[in-house]
Amino acid sequence: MRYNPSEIEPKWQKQWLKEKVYEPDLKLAKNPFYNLMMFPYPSGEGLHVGHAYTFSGADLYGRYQRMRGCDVFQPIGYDSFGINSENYALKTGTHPLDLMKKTTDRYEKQLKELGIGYAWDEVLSTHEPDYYKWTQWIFVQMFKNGLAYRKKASVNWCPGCKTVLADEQVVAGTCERCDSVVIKKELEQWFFKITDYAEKLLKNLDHIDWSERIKIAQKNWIGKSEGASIRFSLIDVPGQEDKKHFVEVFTTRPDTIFGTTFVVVSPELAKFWQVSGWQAPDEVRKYIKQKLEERQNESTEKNKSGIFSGFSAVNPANKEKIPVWISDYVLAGYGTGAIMAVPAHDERDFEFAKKFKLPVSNAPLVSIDEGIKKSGGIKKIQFRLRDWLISRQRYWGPPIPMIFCEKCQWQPVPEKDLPVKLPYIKDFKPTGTDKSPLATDEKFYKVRCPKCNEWARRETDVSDTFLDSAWYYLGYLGLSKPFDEIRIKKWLPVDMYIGGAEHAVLHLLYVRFLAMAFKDWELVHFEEPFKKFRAHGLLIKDGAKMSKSRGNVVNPDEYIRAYGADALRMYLLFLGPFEQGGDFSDTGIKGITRFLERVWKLTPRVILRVKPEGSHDLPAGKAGILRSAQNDRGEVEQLIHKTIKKVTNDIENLQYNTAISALMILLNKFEEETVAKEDWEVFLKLLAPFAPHITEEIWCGVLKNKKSIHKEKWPEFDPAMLEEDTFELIVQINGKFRGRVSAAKGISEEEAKAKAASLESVKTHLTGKPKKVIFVPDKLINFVL
RNA sequence: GCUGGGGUGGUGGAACUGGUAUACACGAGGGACUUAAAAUCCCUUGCUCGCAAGGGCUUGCGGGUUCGACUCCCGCCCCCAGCACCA
Repeated sequence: MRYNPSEIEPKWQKQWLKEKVYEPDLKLAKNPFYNLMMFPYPSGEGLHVGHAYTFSGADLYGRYQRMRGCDVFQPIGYDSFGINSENYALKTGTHPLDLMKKTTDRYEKQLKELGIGYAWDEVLSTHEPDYYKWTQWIFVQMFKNGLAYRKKASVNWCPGCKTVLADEQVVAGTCERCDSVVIKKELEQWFFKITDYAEKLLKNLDHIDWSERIKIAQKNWIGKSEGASIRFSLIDVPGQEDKKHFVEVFTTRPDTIFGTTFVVVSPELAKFWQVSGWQAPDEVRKYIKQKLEERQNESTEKNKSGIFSGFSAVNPANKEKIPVWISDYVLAGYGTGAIMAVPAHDERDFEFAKKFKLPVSNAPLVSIDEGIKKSGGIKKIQFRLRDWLISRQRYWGPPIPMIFCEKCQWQPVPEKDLPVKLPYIKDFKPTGTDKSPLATDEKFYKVRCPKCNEWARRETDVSDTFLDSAWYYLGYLGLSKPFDEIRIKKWLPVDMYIGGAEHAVLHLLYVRFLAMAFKDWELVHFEEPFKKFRAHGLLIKDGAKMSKSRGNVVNPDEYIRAYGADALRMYLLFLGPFEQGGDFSDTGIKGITRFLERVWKLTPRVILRVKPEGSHDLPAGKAGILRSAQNDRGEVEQLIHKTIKKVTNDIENLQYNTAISALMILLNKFEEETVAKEDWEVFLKLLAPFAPHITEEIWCGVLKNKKSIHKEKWPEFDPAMLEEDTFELIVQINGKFRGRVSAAKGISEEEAKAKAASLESVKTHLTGKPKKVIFVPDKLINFVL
C-alpha cells in the first residue's frame, strides 16, 4: 500500500470533526489551555502560504499541549469588517456582504484541508450583527466611562482609502494599507483615550512573557520621556505689549538650561498666538501660512526652515534675553509645541543655529534638579503615544452607536437597541468627503434622541477595524454573553498567542488597552489578555517578501494537492526557526515527502519486526557496526530518550526546524534496526503534532488503536537514560582538534594524557614535552607546546 | 540617525555555559536496480595543496582577550525589520 495523502488526509479531517477532537467543553474543561492565533481577514485571493505557515506553527503548539494533557481551545474566525475587505469588494464590484460568505467559506475549506485543529463550533466573523453588537456595546461603555470623546484635531487623512487613519496606521508618512501619502486634515472625530493607560501599558511590559522585539516596539511607541516644563516670559509682543505673556516648553534636558540661546515654536502655536492678538510682521504671517499648508499635504521635511518672530523671551535661569523663532522642525502635537533650543547639546538645535547664525553657548551643565529649580520649572512626564482615532468615513464597519441631538448633545444608543445594524447600501463607495456613505441613507441617520425623543441625527461614521479585533478572544467564548464570568475565569488570560510582528503597535497595543479598561470596569479579572505572545517570522520567497505586485505569492492548494498537507506543513516549519521565518523554495519539500514516505514504509516492518531488506549486504560502516554491536538496544533506547527531550524542548521554544531534524535522525537510526513496536509508537507520538494525518492513519488505521493519536499522552524521557558512562575525549594540540578517543567518565588527567598520547595523530604532532596541559574533566585535553 | 534581529558550504539552515564548526535537509557528482526514465537504495560532497599518506585555510572585515572564540571585548562593513526632527 502506497502512502497516499490525498486519500488519508480528507478521511481524518472528516473523522476529527465528527468526533469533535478539537472541541473542548468550554464549561467543564478541567485543564484549560487557550491557544490563540491571529485571525485572518478574508481576502478574495484566499488563504496564502504565509497563513499556512503561521497557522501550522500555532496548531503544532496546540497539538503538543493537548498531548500534554490539556483541554486545548483553539478557535478561529474572520476579521471580516474593515477597509481591506471593502476594497476588495470595490475592486470586484461585489457588495462586501455578498462577498463575505463566499470568501469565508473558501477559507474554511482551505483551513480544513490543512488539517488545522480548530474548534469550528465557535467560529465567528466580525461583520455579523451577533458580533458587532458587542463591538458597539464596548464603544458605548467607552463613552460612558469617559474614554471615548470627540475632538477637532489635525488628523491623518488617506486620500487613497478616503478616510481618516490612526497614528498607528501611518507608516513613514504613508498609509499602512494602500501606501498613499497621508495628509493632515482638520476634522472633528471620535477618539479613544488610550493615553490614560500609557503608564500601565508601559509598565506591564516588564512582566509579560512576550517576544522581546514586540515589547521594545511598544516601548518606543509609547515613548515615555521624563523632563520638565519651563516657562519663558515673552517681551514686547507686537499688539500685546500691555499684557504679560509666556511660552511654555517641554524639555528632557533641564540640566542644559543655561545653554539655551533661543526658543523655537511650531507654526501651529504661532498661528494660535496670531489668532489671539499677536500682530506678526507680514513675512512672518506668510511663513506661518505657508508652513501650515505644507503640513497638510506632505509628511515633514527634514530640511529645517525658520523665521525670527520679531520679539524675545527671557531665560528664567539667567534672565538673558533670547530670540523667539518659528520653525517647522518643532512639532505641534508633542509636548507644548515649543522648545528651548540648546545648540551645544542638541544636534537639531545646533543645525538650526548654524543655518541661521544663532549663538551657541558653552555654559556649563548643572544637575537636572538644579536646572528645574533655577528655571522655576516643574517635573513633567511626556508620552509620545497619542489617543486612538477611532472613526472611519467608510461603509464596511460597525456603525458608531451614538446619536447627536441638538438639545442633549451626544447620546449613546441604549444597550437594548444594539446592534445598530449596518444598512445594506448599494453604493457603498467612499464619498471622499468627511462623511461616510451611511450619511446618504436618511432612514439610517434620522432617529429620535434616546433622551428627549426629539429628532436627532445618528453618527454615520463606522469604527476602526482594529476595534473589532481588540476583543475577539472574548467573542470565541460565546457571543450570547462574551463577558461570562465563569468562562472568563476558566479560559483567560489566553495561554499562548501567536501572530505577526507587524501588529506590534496596532492590534497588540489596542487589545491590551481594552483589556485594561475591561479590568477597570470589573468585567474581567486580568489586565493583560495574553500570558504569552510569540511573534512568528515572515515567510519569504527568493529572499523577498511575498506580494501580489512581485508576483511571487504561493498558493498552498497546489502543494497540498501534490504533496499533502502534512508534507507542506512540516516543510514550512523545517525551513528555519519559527520566530525567524524562512525562505520558501519548492525544491526542499521533497526532503519531507521522502521522510514521510519512509515513515510509512517502515511501519509494516515494525509490526513484523524485521530488519530492512538488503541489510545483510550493507557495507561495513556506521550501519554495519551498529548491527553487530551487543548493546544495540541500549544505544537506540538512549537515542529515543534524547529525541524525546530534544523535540519537547524545541517545541516549547518554537524551534520546530531542529525538532524535525531530531526526528529525522531517529528515523535514520530506526531504519538500520529492528524496531520494537513500543519504540515506534513513541516516534509516532512525537511526530503527531508535525504531521497529524499520517500519524493518525498509522496509529488508528494500521496499528488499530481506537483513540486518536492526538489524544494520546506525550512521551516522557527518563533522565537516567541520558546518562552515559563513557564519553568522547577530545584531544587538542595548541587548541587545535587532533583526534578523539572514547574514555570512561571521571578519568584522571594522567589517564587522559596516556590515552591521548596513544593516538597516532597525536603522536605525530606531539613533538617534545608540552609546556602546559589543559584538562577539562569528561570533555577534553589540550597539550600546549 | 536610533532601536532590535541577522551575516556560517552551491542552497535552507545546525552548534550546550568559550571546548570536534558545517547537524538535518536540498542540490550536485558517482554507483546499484531498470530495455529506458522516474522512484528507490548505496557512496562522495566546506575550500585548497598533494598520486597518496598527509598538510594548510575557513563562521562579513580588522584587531584584542584566552591553552582554546561562530560564541566574549573593541572598531568597522553589509542585509532585514521597526521608529524617525518626540526636544
